[in-house]
Amino acid sequence: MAIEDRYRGIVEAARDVIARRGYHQASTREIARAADLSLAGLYHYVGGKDELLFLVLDRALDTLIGALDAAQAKARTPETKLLALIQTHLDFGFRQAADLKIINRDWELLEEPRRSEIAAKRGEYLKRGLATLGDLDPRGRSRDELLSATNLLLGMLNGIATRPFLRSSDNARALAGEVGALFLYGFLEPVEAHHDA
Amino acid sequence: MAIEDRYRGIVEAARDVIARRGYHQASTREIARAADLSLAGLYHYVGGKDELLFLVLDRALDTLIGALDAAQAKARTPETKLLALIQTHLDFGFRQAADLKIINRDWELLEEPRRSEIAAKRGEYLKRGLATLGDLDPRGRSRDELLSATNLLLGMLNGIATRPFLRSSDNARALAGEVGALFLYGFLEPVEAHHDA
DNA sequence: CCTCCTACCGAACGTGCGTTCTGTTGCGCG
DNA sequence: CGCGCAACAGAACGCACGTTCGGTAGGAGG
Repeated sequence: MAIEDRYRGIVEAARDVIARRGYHQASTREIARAADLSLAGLYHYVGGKDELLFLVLDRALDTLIGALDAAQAKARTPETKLLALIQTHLDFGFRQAADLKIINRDWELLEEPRRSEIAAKRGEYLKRGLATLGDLDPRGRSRDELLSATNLLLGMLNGIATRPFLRSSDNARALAGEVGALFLYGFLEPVEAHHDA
Repeated sequence: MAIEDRYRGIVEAARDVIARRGYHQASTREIARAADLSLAGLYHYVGGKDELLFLVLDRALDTLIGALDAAQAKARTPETKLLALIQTHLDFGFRQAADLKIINRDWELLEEPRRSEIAAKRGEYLKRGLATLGDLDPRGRSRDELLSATNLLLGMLNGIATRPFLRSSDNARALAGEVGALFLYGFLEPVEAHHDA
């Protein structure tokens, strides 16, 4: 059990340093220091810097996808499934800001073949968004249209999740309602008299 | 005149290399090579790497803001002003993909005081978006609400402009219409029977 | 013709990086 | 007790980077 704690500490140290400095500015020396290890000690546990980035991304995406599945499992209607996605994403952006930053900014810096593995996991998340919007679609949008709509939605979410807009978990929840309304009904919708539970 | 061409070539070389590799991976040696200069020759024109990034960002933001102003000058209604913004942004994302990538990804890596100067120019662009949405707002949204809506919109735009969604300038124009409709009327709007000129 | 000055270039300097080599300690197990 | 292996650490290696230094060619001005 202690050894898994060691690994967890290392991954968390890597996450913090990489999020703060960016992958290429984050030195293995600083990560080792943050993990309370010597540089050589760090290399006892991981094979190199690239693997550190991979471990961070892998863990973060698992957490994000797991949270999304858990939140959507309770939802009954397509609307609440969308709201669950938005809420989960924004909440993740608030609580795991470092992870989200790395997911959006640094994942392309991975070397193959780890990059493909992470790309697949990112695709999993995108697929969930696509399915959620597909269930919601009133007219028969093509797969390409749904895909750009999904990217639009995720772009919106990352746009506010990355910047310092989220100030608390409650704030994130409230914002999720606004974002959902805007996405579903548009900016011009005059009042917020929607039909919801 | 030849010397301005030299500078332009240097800035364009820096833009291409930085966009492709990312700022910290882009070496001054590679930029010099792309600009047909020796490393020391490059340093004859610019003071350092940070200044190269600044020159790229400064030029790119001037171009973007100039294009936005030109496009919005012809617009008469708030709706067409918004459409002009969306179209300009997506077109910029297609035609100056390298510039947009650097604007969104690398600007924070600038050192002070150049960082503040670029931040101000970015603020100028955001301000235009804020004003455009303010003119359009049907209910009385607060400045904070308008600001998050602006960030939502720009996040959407960057979400598709950064990824390889734009395949041609015409494609960008068509996509702009879809994005505008989605932002104004929402994802649930059943048909695209909008009232427009 | 000599003198500047601009526009460069080759080579080097110092630094920080990722990684590796060579241990050393201490604990479980026979 | 002693053997071996896991868990580290100190120091170094080699490389790539940003930057600088010392120089040179060539054209303009007197």
